[in-house]
Amino acid sequence: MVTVIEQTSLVGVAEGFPFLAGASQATRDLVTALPVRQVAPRSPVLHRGDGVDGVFLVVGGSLRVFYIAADGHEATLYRVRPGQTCILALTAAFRSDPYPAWVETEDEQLSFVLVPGAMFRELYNAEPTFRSFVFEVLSGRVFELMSRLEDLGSLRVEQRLAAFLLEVVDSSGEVVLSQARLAAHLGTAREVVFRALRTMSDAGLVATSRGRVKLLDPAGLRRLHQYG
Amino acid sequence: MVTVIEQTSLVGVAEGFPFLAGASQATRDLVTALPVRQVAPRSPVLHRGDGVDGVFLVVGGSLRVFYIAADGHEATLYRVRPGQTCILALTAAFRSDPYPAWVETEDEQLSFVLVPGAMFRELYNAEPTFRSFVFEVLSGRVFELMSRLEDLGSLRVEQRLAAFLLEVVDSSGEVVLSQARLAAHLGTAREVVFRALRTMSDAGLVATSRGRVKLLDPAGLRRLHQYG
DNA sequence: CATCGAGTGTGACTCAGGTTCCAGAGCATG
DNA sequence: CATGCTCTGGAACCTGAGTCACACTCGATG
Repeated sequence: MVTVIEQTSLVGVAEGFPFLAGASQATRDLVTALPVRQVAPRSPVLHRGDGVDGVFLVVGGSLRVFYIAADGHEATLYRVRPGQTCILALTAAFRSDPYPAWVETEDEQLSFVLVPGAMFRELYNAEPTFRSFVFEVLSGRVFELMSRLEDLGSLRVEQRLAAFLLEVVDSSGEVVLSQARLAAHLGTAREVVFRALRTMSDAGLVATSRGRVKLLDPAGLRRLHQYG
Repeated sequence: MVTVIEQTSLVGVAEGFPFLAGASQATRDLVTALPVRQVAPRSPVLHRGDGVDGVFLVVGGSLRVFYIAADGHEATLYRVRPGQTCILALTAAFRSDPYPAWVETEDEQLSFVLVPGAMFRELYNAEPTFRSFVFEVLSGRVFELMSRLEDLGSLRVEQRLAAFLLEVVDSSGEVVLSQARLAAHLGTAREVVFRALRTMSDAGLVATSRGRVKLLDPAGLRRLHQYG
């Protein structure tokens, strides 16, 4: 399931996970001793139904957790960024439930640390800062999923697209994703994304080119998301 | 925000929350000493934006966590049943975030214990069984929200209605909710619920009467949910 | 028993968005 | 430079579901 293409050692784990700063030396040693693993961009990490006894601490790159519907269309449930952890694997670690979604890396190379289930339980029970970290990640995910549910149930595709563009825009103000990829994130069809982008483009909010969307008016997009 | 209409003492908390059995005597005493509070059926408990420094342990009745969209329509995000806890208040207890949704009681009288934020933190840090409980509730909620998101994004209203009816059916095989209430749960319009019920009724899956839906063929409803 | 509110039953209309199909542009490859 | 893939642009169509308007029925209440 996890295609590890390379192993380096303790790079950036301590910096990426602030809870380690407040943890005991023993915990720090334990976690930083774990190998940092790498997965290539755009590669599968987990399939629905997979069992994983471990927790992913994402150091670099990002994960996309998504579903694939019966008719084949897919949609992103949430994304795991550096400093976060993959809740599902974590949950499966405690419950040994089957994994309810697919996970793949996004456009950057992923680097992560895999904390085995046993070690996770130990840390969760012994280390207050780790406990807080777990609580924050889990409850933050609940908040995030709730607001996604609300958006999905009450906003038009164009508004959800605006929100998504703002979420994934890079430092240069661009979103480097094809219309098809955007559609897969939103759970809609490519043609629908095209129409929404044309409307936005006509309104001067974005400029499109092959494989990318330049955000010309982020404030306007934010308004579009909130007030339609 | 919480309209407490009555206070009784330690009824059913120990039975409803198995984690207490494995907890220390001190913890058991602490929790069972908390008053069991009551709220009338169909009453508001929290408004969006409310701050609550505490956690609801639901002993009897149930809570409905929902949003209200800009156009006034509402939809249920999730429901909190006996033995569970209201995650949002719990999260707000740690983060002091504003509360992102509305909460109201459902058709039964609610009885619950309010664990103050400070006591929650103490228990979370000191009591392993409580920790597991919190983890289970939170991660279970994440699973639930993910599958709701998937259903909302890939199923027709009729399929989602079938799933909801199966979720809330009582022991006598009936769902005691008006079409308007069903619509509010699903985030759709009453007329749409009516049409879906007529289709189901024509197919012999349910029988409708004023204010209730009798499930004639639960297996058929399950098939409808899964395969359309 | 008259009245009123809440609930159901229904047709007609509108619209966002999904579907189908195709043209053409950009870009990498042998 | 020819081939082929990916991507964008776009028309035409279909459908699920939200909206509007209204009649009717049930049950509670004065």
